Amino acid sequence: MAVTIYDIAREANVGIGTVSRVLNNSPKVTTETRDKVVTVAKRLNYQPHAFAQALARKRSNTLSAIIPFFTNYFFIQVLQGVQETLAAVGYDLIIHGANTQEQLEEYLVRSMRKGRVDGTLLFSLELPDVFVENFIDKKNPLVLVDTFHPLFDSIRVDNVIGAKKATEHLISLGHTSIGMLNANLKSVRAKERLSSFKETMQLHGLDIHEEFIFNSTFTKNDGFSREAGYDAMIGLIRSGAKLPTAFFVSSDVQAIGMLAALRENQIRVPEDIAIVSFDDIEIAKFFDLTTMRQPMFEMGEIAVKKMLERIENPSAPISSTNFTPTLVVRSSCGANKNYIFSDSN
Amino acid sequence: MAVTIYDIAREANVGIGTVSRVLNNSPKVTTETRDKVVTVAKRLNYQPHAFAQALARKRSNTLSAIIPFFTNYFFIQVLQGVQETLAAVGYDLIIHGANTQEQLEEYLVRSMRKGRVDGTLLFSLELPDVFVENFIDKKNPLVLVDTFHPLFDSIRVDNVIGAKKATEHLISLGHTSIGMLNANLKSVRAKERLSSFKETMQLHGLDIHEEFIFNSTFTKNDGFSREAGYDAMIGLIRSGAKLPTAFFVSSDVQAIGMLAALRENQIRVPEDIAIVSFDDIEIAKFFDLTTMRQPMFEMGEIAVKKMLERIENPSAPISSTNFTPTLVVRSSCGANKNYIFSDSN
DNA sequence: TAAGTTTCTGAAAGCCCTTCCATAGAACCG
DNA sequence: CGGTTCTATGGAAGGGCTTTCAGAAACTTA
Repeated sequence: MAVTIYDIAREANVGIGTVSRVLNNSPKVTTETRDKVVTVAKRLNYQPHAFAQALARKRSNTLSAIIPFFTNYFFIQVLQGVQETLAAVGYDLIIHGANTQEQLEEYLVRSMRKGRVDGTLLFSLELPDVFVENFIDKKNPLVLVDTFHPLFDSIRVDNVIGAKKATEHLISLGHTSIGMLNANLKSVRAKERLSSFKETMQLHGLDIHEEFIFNSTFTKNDGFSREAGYDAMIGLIRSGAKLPTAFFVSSDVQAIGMLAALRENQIRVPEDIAIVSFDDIEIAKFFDLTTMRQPMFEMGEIAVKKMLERIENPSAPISSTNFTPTLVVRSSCGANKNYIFSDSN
Repeated sequence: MAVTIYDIAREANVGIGTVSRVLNNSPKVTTETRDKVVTVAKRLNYQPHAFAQALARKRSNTLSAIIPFFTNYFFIQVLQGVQETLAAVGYDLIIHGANTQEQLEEYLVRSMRKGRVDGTLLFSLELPDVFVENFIDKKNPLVLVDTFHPLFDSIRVDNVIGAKKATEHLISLGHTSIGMLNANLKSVRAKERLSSFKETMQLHGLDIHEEFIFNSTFTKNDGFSREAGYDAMIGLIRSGAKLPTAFFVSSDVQAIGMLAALRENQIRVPEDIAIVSFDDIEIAKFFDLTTMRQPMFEMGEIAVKKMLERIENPSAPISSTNFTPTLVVRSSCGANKNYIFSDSN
């Protein structure tokens, strides 16, 4: 029914081995035979059967990506880096959106099915202990992005330096009363950003007002959400407390929610409250947020490259790379009085 | 090396056929034998080899999705519907981000490789003629989302009704001088929205001011971009012309760009200019945009269901379904004076 | 109890490819 | 020109599974 190499072999009067060699550009075929085979293959509109190839080659040229919170802008951009890099080398990408622990585990199991994928990329989710051994035993390449485990390759953003830079930027603008609007401490990112914020404040001899530090109790997206930011800010305003003059916010989406709360209460940004957030997701510029940029596209790119190296050389030493986020100054911090809305940012 | 059904068969003292039957829940196996096999399979931590299964079953349980402009919020949400529906039935999804015509064609070719995928989902891109025949010949299921071809199943949003509803909403608020900020007419969506806008204006006996109709010349994303909206609005303001009191904008992202341009020029929304846009992407609510909601998640869901039906029954009649967008009233249109920022929208 | 059914099982065939091995023939060498 | 080396080639084996087929075993029935 579908045309196979046997059909080509018959029509071209050669053996299937020769057809296969031609199709795989093996050098040991005469030009004459090659032409004959190529011609027939074209005429029959031959398409190789991907699974048969994968089975014979023991290679699927496919990766899977397990990603939490599918609509999250951070992941979308990392994913883009992954996709483009993969496309360039002819790999396919299977996407798994994991919103719960069960889903995560199911997808991990699926990714370990022999042969299905050559490797899996895990984003921002902690690798359950049970799987550690499993992945290692089965020699199933695993690369972690925005999460960490000593036994696997990983790519992360340096939250400590990022939070430090953000805080110091506010300090450099003269702020002394600085709060932090944080995500849920369940998340490692939130934890690291908070402790670095505190250290930086101390380093500069500034008081840490515990009442101005909000760790979200939201569990959805670990509190990295607009709602979390909105709620935290509304709560603070309602409390009637005197507000700090600046906030370090643990993500752009939270800052966006916070912005809405402030607007509703006629509190101006940056005049009354200056804000520096984290991520630089695409829409951060829509809101003129000063924020710590994570090189998302590049992270995806590097993740794929690491994976391909790992597949080539399974016993290479494990590597962990940290990206340093960079400060992107827009108008929410008050540094840039003449900020003009523009696309170059 | 990896454990196969042969290993299980040996250990359990049964034939491979029996192992396969147990693993596939075939009814004709005694409970006793079944238990024996299951026990051994568990003990050996057996994982079926996906490709070998696919090869034997002539089914891959995998779909591919070809999607333009990877970061576009519309697609992200449709994709989520696709992903979740697919996950529920144990299918995998391969993602192809096509930004150019060449990429589109390459991915279409790849999707047609025998066996690779059971079907492909094409989003918002016109199917090149060459492929029409090809897909039909090879009986390779293809479902179109947000695009159309008479020979394939498709799912679309009714742009005509959507634009009509949007325009009539502005009219109902008393506006008589209404402009349209449109995307590039190259795109079918832009074309349909424009002509429906015009018809609706005429229907209500209102003048169409051609000078207030802007068709973007941007090619990136066919002008469905923030930049396109920003540029168009800035251009109009600079021209010094008297502005209409309301605009129908062909997408949320354009409206967001337009909003920035207006803000820079101290033009208030909705007081000076009312806006109704199209899409209701997730961030539309961040900007309080009144907009036409497309049921994106559902579109993804239905697309998958159609695909699965098509796979089951390749000769079923071709179906084309149209979703009617619904008006979501927020504050940009001026209808809702007491609009409170809230998550229920 | 013999014949006829039904149920379960093992093994072979088949899915389509890559790769290894053996061989035929060409090319080379002294 | 016989013997050796090399190259191109055909075909079998193998990858791991599903499914068909035939036979064995268990069960009915008269």
